[in-house]
Amino acid sequence: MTSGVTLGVKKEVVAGGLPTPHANIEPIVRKLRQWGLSGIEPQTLKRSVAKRKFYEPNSILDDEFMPSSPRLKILLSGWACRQRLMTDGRRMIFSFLLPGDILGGELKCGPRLATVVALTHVMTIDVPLPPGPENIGVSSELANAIAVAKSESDGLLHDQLMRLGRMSGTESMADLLLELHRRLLAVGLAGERWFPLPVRQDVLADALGFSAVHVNRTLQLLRREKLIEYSEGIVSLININRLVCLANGTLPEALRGHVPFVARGTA
Amino acid sequence: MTSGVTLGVKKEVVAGGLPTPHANIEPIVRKLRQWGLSGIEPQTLKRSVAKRKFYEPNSILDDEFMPSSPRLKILLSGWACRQRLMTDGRRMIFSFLLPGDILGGELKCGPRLATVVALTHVMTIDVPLPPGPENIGVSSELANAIAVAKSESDGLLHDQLMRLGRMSGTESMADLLLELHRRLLAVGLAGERWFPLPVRQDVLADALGFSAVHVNRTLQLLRREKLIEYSEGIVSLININRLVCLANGTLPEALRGHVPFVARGTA
DNA sequence: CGGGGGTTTGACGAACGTCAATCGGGGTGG
DNA sequence: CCACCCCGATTGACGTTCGTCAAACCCCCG
Repeated sequence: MTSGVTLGVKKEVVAGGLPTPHANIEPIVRKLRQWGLSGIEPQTLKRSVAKRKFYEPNSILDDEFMPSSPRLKILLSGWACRQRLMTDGRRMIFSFLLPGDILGGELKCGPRLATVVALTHVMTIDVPLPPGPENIGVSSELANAIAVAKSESDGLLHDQLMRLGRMSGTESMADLLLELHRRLLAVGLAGERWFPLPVRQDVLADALGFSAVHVNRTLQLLRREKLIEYSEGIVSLININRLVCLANGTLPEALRGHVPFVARGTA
Repeated sequence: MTSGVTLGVKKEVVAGGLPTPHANIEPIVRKLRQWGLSGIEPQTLKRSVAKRKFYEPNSILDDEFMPSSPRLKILLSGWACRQRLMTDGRRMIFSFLLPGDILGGELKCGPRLATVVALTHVMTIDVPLPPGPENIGVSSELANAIAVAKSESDGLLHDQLMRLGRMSGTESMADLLLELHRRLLAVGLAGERWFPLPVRQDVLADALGFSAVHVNRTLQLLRREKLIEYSEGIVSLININRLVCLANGTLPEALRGHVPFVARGTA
């Protein structure tokens, strides 16, 4: 733990009944300002932050169905995910939701829905949108920001499809780690060469389409190859260049699991 | 071939230089009318249909970058797909685009883009949207229709993620076939128990994350189990109930590939 | 000292990819 | 009409990847 970032660490518990603000939210608020909330919502935002909500790990964030006043739910701290369960218990994580991400726009229709679930302790705010006609048009700057965010989210979904459909296990893992690093770096929650990974390996498994055991082996392969380090919930990217090549499928040498026999001890 | 539907059949060729309208577009136009084009664009739609465009298989449908006038591109006949290529040639098909689907809203940013490619001969129309401020607000009915279509498309993407991430090969195949049947049935291009499948098996492979060989074996497993029939580009759903159960992961018996030894001849 | 949750490891089998040969139908030139 | 060819579907053989089961391990905590 190298900085003040304590995002989702285990000891980060609700104090008694009043949860402690468990993260540095300044970078996120700054990101929101950049969006277009600047010219339109100066202290509305501050008031929203004052009324922020807290969620326990594994709690569902879909608590309001189409509220009367148009509003924007934003993840301020902690990790969440969009997921769906199959009847036999299998879980698929569609995407990770990181601080600064927008939580709106879920489709909650019928049995083929997507649920937003907290993976760590989570803090959110509700920013009421100006009551324009059809909730758009008043602050076109903001509407544009929402559209951009939505489009980025779509791009991430497509990246996820590439991983699941056409990448090998190591490639998928490398790509996902790079995505998380990039997104966390963008909101000031990661360093140039490391980022916090506050989820268990079976959560990564449900995001990558692996089994938990295979997540473990894949991570160890990346460690053995000196591409990453991983301990205490912190991932260090030792060789980002090779990681990027690996994720692109353009690595000269193929990484081999199951080291045949030798190369285990001093030899 | 039991009806007038000739969607994407091989003999369906461009005549000389003037392509022949190669499908019955009435159901699609009717679907468009239901959307809200009824109250707003009575003969604008007809004029658009008159100026319809044709594309060869494997041609790219992304021919205009953010046109000045807001417009809606709609697939009238034929199959297309959204896809992305990796540098080494691997292809992933994100989604199939069937008659009646909207082609807009692609993200064409940087290297992580999605391309729309024709899989068969394709016919499209461009419906100019009323020039409202920010291209919305004028026909909120139509804007709503677009939003609904977008949300359905998102749901399909999530179904695709379930297939790739958490379903077995047979489950994925059954689920995809059911999705295609349902969507084609909705626009009148399929029967209650059959639908046209005018793509090669390697195209299915790129959509399911399989190899072409494995697509073949999976299809044969479904045929051997008397769940479907498949020939001449037509899929017949013999036992829809069991197919649905299979896609849900709630099948009592597990389908076995690689029939051990017996059960090949008369026994 | 015991216990529980999460990680790591090993062993084994099933699912899936790759390579390569074969088949089958439609088109084409002789 | 027939030999030839090309493309796509099919099949077999074989190796790799990945899931499953189960045990060991590790750390923190009571």
